[in-house]
Amino acid sequence: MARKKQYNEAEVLEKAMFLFWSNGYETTSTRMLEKEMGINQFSIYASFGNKEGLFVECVKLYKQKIKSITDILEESKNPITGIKQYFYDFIEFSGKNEIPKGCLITNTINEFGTAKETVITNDAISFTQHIRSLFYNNLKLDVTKDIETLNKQADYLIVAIASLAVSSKIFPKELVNTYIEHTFINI
Amino acid sequence: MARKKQYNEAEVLEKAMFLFWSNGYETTSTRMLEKEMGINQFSIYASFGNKEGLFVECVKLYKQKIKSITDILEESKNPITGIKQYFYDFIEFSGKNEIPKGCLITNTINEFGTAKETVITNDAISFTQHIRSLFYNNLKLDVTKDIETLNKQADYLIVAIASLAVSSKIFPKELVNTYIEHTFINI
DNA sequence: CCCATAACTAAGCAACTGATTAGTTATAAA
DNA sequence: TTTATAACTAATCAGTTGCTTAGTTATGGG
Repeated sequence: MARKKQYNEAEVLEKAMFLFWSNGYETTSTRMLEKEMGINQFSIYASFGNKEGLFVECVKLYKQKIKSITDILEESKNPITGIKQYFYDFIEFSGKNEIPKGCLITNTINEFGTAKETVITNDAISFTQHIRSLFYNNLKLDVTKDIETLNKQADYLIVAIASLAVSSKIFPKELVNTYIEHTFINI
Repeated sequence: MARKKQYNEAEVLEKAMFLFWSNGYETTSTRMLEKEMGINQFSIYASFGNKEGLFVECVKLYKQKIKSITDILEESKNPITGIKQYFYDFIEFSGKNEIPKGCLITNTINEFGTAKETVITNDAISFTQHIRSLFYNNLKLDVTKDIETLNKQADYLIVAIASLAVSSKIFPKELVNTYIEHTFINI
């Protein structure tokens, strides 16, 4: 009946995701997206509605990508070392093959702030809570810990990783490694 | 000979600083600055050259403001607790009487990234190094520590505070406190 | 009082933003 | 082949950005 799409939505979405991840939401203009995705603005709006809609899809894709790392954590039977591995894997993931970009989720929370409540930030915050629960469950593998300790340590670790996610892009790798090693001394 | 300035440069600069601190560099438009500073754009450009020039002056003012906290750290004869106090004072300072704004310096490094080298980021990074040296000197008050330990701990603490400076604005106060308490368990 | 001079106001500049439009082209069912 | 329809292109929308300019107003030494 009609013409076929000349582009693959999944492909162009991935390109958009990397652009948002590198530059943040506001800094990434629709013209930059056009160029990077290799399609006309009209096509972007036809496929994703608007800039925010495109970004929401990018965050979904990001979560999928990071799932391989969280899966390892979820399946780990090794308390603490599982979380430590997550820290290292995450840092590796955040700067793969290029300049560290931090974490798309925490970058976003940081860019918008918590005051400005949007679909984007609410989604991002709930993802952070999800990671915290994975930490909690991993820590619980050590049956000698009471609930209060588990909560305190989970709180500590989620602040540590969320903070590091943002700051890892501005510090050299050795410094980040020193930080991670020290973080797990007393857990 | 000529007309007198109708505004006080120090006063309007302080207002600009709070605006940049709350919103970041890019998000703060010259129209917002006009409104907040209560003067015409022409006057802003007459006094500070351009937007970047104004921002540089704001960062200078910020450093002056934060000096009262770093002074306490510098004068402290108490290893570790002096630094811990700095953490708490800094968090207090970053969210005084209002929504936490983080740290103007680390916010800036974060917004611009390290790749984009400007007067602003270089200045900000050297300030971070300055704080690290204050940490180092405080840790050194404990004469039993060797140089390697001092460096590792100073590295750990500078990443911790720089990270926390950014993330403190997105986490509730109790969580931040939990993080700080845990940070100093093994120092 | 006069007037050179600097401080002011408001309008405007080109470049960019997210988003839309009118017009053209390719596709596949009839 | 015809034709309805969706996918495409490029121009354009109004609004905003950092910054400048032309024109007006206040000041204080002569």
